[in-house]
Amino acid sequence: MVSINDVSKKAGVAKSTVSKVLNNYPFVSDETRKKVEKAVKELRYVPNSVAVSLSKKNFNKAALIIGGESQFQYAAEICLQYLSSAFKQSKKYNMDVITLFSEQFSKMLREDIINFFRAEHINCIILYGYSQVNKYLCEALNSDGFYIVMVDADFYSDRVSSVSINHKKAQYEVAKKTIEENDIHNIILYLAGKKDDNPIMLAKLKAMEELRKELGFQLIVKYTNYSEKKARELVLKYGKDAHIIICANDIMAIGSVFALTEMDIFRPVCGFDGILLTGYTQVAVNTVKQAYSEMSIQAFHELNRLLEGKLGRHKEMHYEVTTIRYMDIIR
Amino acid sequence: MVSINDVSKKAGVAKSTVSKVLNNYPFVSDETRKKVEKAVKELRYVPNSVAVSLSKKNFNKAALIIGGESQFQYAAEICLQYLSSAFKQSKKYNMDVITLFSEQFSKMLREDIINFFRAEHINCIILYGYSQVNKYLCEALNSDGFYIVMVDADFYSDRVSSVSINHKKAQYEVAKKTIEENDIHNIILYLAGKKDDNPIMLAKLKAMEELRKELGFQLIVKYTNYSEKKARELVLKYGKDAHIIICANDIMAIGSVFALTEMDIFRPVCGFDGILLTGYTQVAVNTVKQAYSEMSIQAFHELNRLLEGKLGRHKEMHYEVTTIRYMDIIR
DNA sequence: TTGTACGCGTTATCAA
DNA sequence: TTGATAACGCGTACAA
Repeated sequence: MVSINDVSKKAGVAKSTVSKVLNNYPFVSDETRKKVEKAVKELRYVPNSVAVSLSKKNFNKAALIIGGESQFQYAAEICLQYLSSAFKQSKKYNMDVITLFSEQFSKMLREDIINFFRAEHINCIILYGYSQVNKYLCEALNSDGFYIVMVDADFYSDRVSSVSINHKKAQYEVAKKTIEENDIHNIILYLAGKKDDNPIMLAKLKAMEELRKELGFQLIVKYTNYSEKKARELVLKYGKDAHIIICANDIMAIGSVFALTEMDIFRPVCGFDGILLTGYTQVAVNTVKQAYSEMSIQAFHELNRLLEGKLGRHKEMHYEVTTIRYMDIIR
Repeated sequence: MVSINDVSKKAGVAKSTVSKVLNNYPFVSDETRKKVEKAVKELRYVPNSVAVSLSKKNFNKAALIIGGESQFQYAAEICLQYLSSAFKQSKKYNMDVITLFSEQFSKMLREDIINFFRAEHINCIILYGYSQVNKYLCEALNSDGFYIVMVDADFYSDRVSSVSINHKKAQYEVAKKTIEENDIHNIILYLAGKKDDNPIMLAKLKAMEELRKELGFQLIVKYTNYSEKKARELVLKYGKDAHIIICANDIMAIGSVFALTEMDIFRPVCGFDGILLTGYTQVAVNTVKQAYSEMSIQAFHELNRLLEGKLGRHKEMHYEVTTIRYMDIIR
């Protein structure tokens, strides 16, 4: 391994001088700079990042935590978009990252979780899919001195930022579009997520409530735990009496479409998230397409703001109300 | 940050003694050991991995390279299984990893690629989906002194190991099962991958050829670049005249099923890989289920063998011929 | 059995 | 403008 010593020898200068050239210090003569650059090039020298970290006392390490059940088909697609962006950003910001899945914490207590992060020397967290993350993990994260960015949440404090779309607005728009595209809409079945105080779920519900007041239909709300199977069962049971089915995410929309197919009836269905899997229903489904890659990029940006000492904030991302069709998504 | 010095002070011993206790050296008295352990516990001391790496001159860094077009739905599922296992293993073996997608190298030349790895100080490579990786990348990897494990390939040399199932045997079995489940099978359409010298593709083709000799049907082979769209087109064109459609991977099987649905005819279809997406065709599809997580685990095992100085080898993994149904895969 | 001293590759301070 | 030297946190040969 070629080190800074080799370079300094070859260039005939002190290693501290080499370091200065490499780190763009001022007050280096053009002549020495050139000598050093030549040696660097010839030896193909690249600084050892481990030594740099130690010297700079730069021990930042971020955990990318994926919430929810990543092993399921629909989640994989979103995860991978989050992650592939995140990996690129981690290089850009020269930050060590490890990737974790929130399932791994499901059997751990608060204390265990804190110790785990301490043992890994993690001081930064990017939490993808906050609503899916378990309670103990959230507690642990809030307790200690982490810098946290939550993706798909809308909450901030001194050392916590968040990144998400405006769920309420998006839910309103995609539902309205779906309703307006169809004439009959006296009864609307809305498949919500888990019945708890999750702010995102509440925001979407509020959007539906506003829409109901505005357009005057009958709104039937059912909770599903974001389960495809549960959505399927609910549609088999209540789908016939509804004119439109609106779902809080795409996977429930998919379950709904297949249930309708099985019942041999048609109802317009709309989803939320914009995953490609929706195309495999072979039915055009309205949905809200989120820019997952860009959200991940933004998350790193926010993390670096926090590390620079700036206070946490919420960043709203753009989205697109669109329709997914099988023929558009295959290649 | 609490360092080894803090521990040594608190325990009233030299820091080298602390190090010895932590690294399980012999010849440490029970008394000092206990003193040290107490201090470690009270201070919640955890060794700084950066300093450890520097001190041990342990600069191993592995690149996990995902071949193929990861942004597509079907690939995401496989990728994520590979990766989630890999991340766990990387912690177990205490190895730094970065995750890359082979697309990123598509516009780089051999020299650029080598420089890239050098700049990242990467000396180990785990290559997922070798057949999908571009030529320049393979050349670059072979040229330099990397330790390489290829997942889903069957090739080894001194510093290269590989991990895969027996593709030929698996293709033979799943095809035979599908054929035997159905009476009429005079004409069989086989959708192969890309027409090149990819060994896996050839192995599968050979399996089909053997089966043809054994059972005596007419085998029509078409090449698809593993494209769902292309499979769809081929089935629209040739599907009517075939009695069974056998595909070299699941995504082509999916394209085939939807094409058949559109033509309003039924033909048994079998795939390969065992991805859940297949369930969304709403048709029971025979396929070969691969243990992606375990393959990733094995890959790390092989990598460590190489790092220990052992020679490369091929490791055959198990698989399962199975049927995927929608109701089994949803939750 | 324990402690001293040095090296790992780099950056930063300060004297020259 | 440059160079010597002390950190950074840890492991380890070698001396005690």
